[in-house]
Amino acid sequence: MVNRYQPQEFEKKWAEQWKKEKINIFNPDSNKEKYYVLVELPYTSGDLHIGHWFTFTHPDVLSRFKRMNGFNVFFPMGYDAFGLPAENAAIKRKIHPKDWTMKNIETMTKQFQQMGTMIDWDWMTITCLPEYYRWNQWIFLKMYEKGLAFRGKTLSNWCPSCQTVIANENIENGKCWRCGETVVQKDVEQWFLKITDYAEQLIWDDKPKVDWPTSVRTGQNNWIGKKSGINIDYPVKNTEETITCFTTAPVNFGMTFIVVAPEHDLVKKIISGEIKVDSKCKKEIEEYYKKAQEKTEMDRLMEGKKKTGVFTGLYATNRIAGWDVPVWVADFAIGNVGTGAVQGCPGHDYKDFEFAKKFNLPIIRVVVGEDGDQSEIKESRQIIVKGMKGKMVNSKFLNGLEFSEGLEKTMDYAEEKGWGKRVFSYHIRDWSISRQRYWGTPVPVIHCIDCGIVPVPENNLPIELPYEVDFTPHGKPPLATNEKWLNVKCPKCGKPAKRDAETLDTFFDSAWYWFRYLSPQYEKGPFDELRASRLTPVDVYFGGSEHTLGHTLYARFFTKFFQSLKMLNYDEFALKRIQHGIVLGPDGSKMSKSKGNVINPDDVVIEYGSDTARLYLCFMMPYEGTGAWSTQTIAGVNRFLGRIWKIYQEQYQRLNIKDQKEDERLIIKLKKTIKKVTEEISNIKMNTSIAAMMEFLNDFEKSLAPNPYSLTPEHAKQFLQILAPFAPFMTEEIWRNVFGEKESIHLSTWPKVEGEISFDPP
RNA sequence: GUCGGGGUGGCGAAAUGGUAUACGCGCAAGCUUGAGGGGCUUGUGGUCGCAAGACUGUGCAGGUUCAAGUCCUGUCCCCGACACCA
Repeated sequence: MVNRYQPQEFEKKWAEQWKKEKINIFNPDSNKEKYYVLVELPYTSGDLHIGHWFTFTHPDVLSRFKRMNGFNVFFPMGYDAFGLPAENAAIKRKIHPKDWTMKNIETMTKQFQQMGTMIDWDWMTITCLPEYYRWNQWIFLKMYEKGLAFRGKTLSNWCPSCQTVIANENIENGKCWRCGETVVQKDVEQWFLKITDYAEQLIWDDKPKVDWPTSVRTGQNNWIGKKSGINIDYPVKNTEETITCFTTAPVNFGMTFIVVAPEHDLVKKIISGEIKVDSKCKKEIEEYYKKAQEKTEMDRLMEGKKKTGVFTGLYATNRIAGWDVPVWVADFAIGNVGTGAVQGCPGHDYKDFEFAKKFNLPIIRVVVGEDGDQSEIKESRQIIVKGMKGKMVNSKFLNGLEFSEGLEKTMDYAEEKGWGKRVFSYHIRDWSISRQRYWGTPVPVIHCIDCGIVPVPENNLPIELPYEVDFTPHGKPPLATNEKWLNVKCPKCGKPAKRDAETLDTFFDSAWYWFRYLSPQYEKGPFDELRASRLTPVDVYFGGSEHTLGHTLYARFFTKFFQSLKMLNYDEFALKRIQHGIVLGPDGSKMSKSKGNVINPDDVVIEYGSDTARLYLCFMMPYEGTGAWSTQTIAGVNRFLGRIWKIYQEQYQRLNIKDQKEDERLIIKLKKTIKKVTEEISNIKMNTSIAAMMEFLNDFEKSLAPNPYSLTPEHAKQFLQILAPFAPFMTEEIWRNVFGEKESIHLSTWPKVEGEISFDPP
């Protein structure tokens, strides 16, 4: 009688035993080749859900596989522990954010350990502890020293619910990425990082030296938004003024007006009276300006694409085409996009067309080639000009050229004449890092009335976050409520001064954490540079696609900054990036408590055990995929493990039988399977690895009917080994208790298949 | 609108240009069992046929090739990101 597969009987036992045997201890000084597997550090929300298991299982399988292949695998773990949710939860439940966070870390760690990962928890790094954030402060000061951290007053994205500024990258559809509140514009003085200085370096070229998905590379490039174009100057008649318009496509022969944003200098000068305009126009402009000021950027968008605007009474000269155009103020032009002024070419641009239509401005469509042959127009959209006054010009200037060629020629011509200057424009803006909240890294500067901004001397770090503050939101930064902490002496002149009461964006924390993993207790710098030179870059970085424009971009920025400080000798921190999808609820929609479709890993472990959960998460879909949890498929995967269990219990408990002949075909099949699984795990295709093993099991079972010893124990052990990264508990149980091995299967050597496998088993 | 990724059985999904649908789920029939929502065996793209088999088949329309799910051109649809960006 063979006992059934009951993982609950041995999974706990092995977790304990592995701890005792220290099989998962990472040795940084090993002379084996390094392999660094990194997963984005989870936020300390407190509840570990099945998504975490999904995210971590594939990397764990890869790590175990690499270890069995002789690599010194570093698979560390940490927590992203600062941030608003902790503070909000604390306000709601009247617990201190620190206590809330530390308690969550404890629970989550316990749950994580059930997964049976090979993570060595001794390297755990927690971002809210002074030994970590002290180095945030150190990095900040270095950036300040290099002019990369600066204080600026600008119109910023403000979340009224979080009472803090947030970065562009963290706005989703005009809403705060964390709380979902509509973001408004507010003039705030705050700290920025000059990521724009690194814009060029952050652009991906066509054949990058690291293996990152195209979606990330093009996404980041679009976000950086480098565009080649020209700033063309338009002298405003009867004034000393010039309006400069940026354009990537100077269709000046179709240009019939100019629009300036309400924030444009020209508008300010008109209102101040510096530029004289018709009094009726002036009045309208003043009103329009006032209205625009009341609107947030979001309001402007919300009002849809309804074009509004007022005429200034001024005209500017379009020197390229040789005519004058009226100048309008309209809020579809945005102050900080381009030059804040748009040249209106309604025959070629849909927004310009709408505007021209509404205010009855002429619409000219430029055509190239013979007599306005429409078929020659390649670059522009078709626009209906029916019923509008307008015309088509067959541009002498562009005649006989491809449209894009003609635009190039226009730019050269304008530049030659001194009417414009070729420039590159970028979409990326400087990264706002100030947060008017409590639970974050204090900005290490002191504000002195006499000396201004004084950086905290390096040996005074860390500036510890005080425990006692009033962190309920009331418009004033919470840190400013602790007077004792706030008031200090100026390090320069010794007079009374105040600390900066803001904290750093948590994306700052996560922009370099994988370096800290290398030496979490290191005292001489943010990380041990010698160790970094040996153990980094990261070989594979696993994470979510939501970090394409935020986290991974910042992380690349910081890496390049460290390189500039000569702390590193490379500029891309991860050789490969893989982004996971989402495990949906059994009903096919996103898991949420309110829908009641949440799969709790603890329940799955009770029902099927960790191995089945791991195997299922690897088998259900590719890592990049998004799909629903299936209670039926997981049962099928459980059956697969049960069948293996049964065979090994039945066949290999009695090892004394000789005179049996191995099944040649099965051995070839085994070799093929080993080869396939080896390749598939290397490519992080866990679903097809498992499929290959299932195929083998089918053949194995069939072969047993005529020949109960179709595989020798040696070969049977090989199959167990290739299954081990997926099902670490069951394979260990069989390895040791059926085959009587003394050392863990996870420290055994991955079976090698030499040469070609010629024979095709039927 | 722009940019990225995709459309393959009832479902999740496989296929270095070379037998399309591996593997799993589901379903059907049979066996096992005191019983079974358990275990095992077989079958399972569609149409026609008792059958052997024939035809057809990877969103749609063309093309390249001895050979196309895969390469090329056009087109439709879905998902994701960005977006009054000039």
